[in-house]
Amino acid sequence: MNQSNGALKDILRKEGLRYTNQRQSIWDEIRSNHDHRDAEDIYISIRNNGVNVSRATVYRTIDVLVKNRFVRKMDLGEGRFRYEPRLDDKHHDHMVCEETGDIIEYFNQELEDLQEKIANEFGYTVVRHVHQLFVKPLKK
Amino acid sequence: MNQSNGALKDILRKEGLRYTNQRQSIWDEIRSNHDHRDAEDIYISIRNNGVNVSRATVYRTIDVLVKNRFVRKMDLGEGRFRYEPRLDDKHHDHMVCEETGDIIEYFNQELEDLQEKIANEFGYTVVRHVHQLFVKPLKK
DNA sequence: GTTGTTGCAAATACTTTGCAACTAT
DNA sequence: ATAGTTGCAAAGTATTTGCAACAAC
Repeated sequence: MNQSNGALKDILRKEGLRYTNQRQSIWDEIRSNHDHRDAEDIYISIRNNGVNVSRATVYRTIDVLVKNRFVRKMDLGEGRFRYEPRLDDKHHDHMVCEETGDIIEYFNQELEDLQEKIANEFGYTVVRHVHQLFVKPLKK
Repeated sequence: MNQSNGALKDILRKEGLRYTNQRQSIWDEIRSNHDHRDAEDIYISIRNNGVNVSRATVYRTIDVLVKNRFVRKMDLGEGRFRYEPRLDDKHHDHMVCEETGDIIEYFNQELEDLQEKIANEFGYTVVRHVHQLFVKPLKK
């Protein structure tokens, strides 16, 4: 239950960091929707809510949230990172529609198992993986 | 056989571009080894060979090579791109050992099929994909 | 009161671009 | 001759960092 409101204070304490309005606002903003937004989007949204933060603080706070698994940082090859809240912390990968930009989340156990099997064949075990499908709609 | 020497002239002609020493040197350098190097590595190697090129020309030429499938551009989440020659143009994905930095190439048809199946389930077909395994050695 | 945090602006890292000099055709 | 190419330096983009003012404890 790392996503409850009070939990932010817990990780800050654990990290020896102070609880501040900026940190709460940033986590609140990221939590507030499940989109896959970049740092600038998040920064702008917070400011539009009338809260004053700087980009520097957004980046610094996101680092803490990522480290503590409150937020997932992803790289879709766009030259910047996107972030999503890990509200239930269920692993999933992403499918990006190249026509609409829609991002679909999926999870497939068979795929997870197959990845491990492939790594094993080369004498390794998987620590983490990146799996992204860039897709287009099937014609009906 | 897009990798033969003369083929560079062909794609340049096709693109309406001129054949220059710089372009040849850059393609030669990338072709010369199968490493997964970044633009700076490639630039430095060419200069160490005594050929004068600029970074700008390296980047501009790589774009043409990528567009014409002579070179594959990949993003391992390091904040810069790496490039590899597509000498036989066989598709493969990459496994990166987090302990040694080694990059292993692999191909698994089952994985390819499974990806398409997953996309189909959501009403899509796969245009391209990114699959990267970050691994560590299995204990013996 | 002390120590960590913030915002700003400057720095960084990689890549792209404008432009005048240069070169392939 | 002329139109494309090059190298340089400046600009661009996303992110990080130094530091003085400020806020949490």
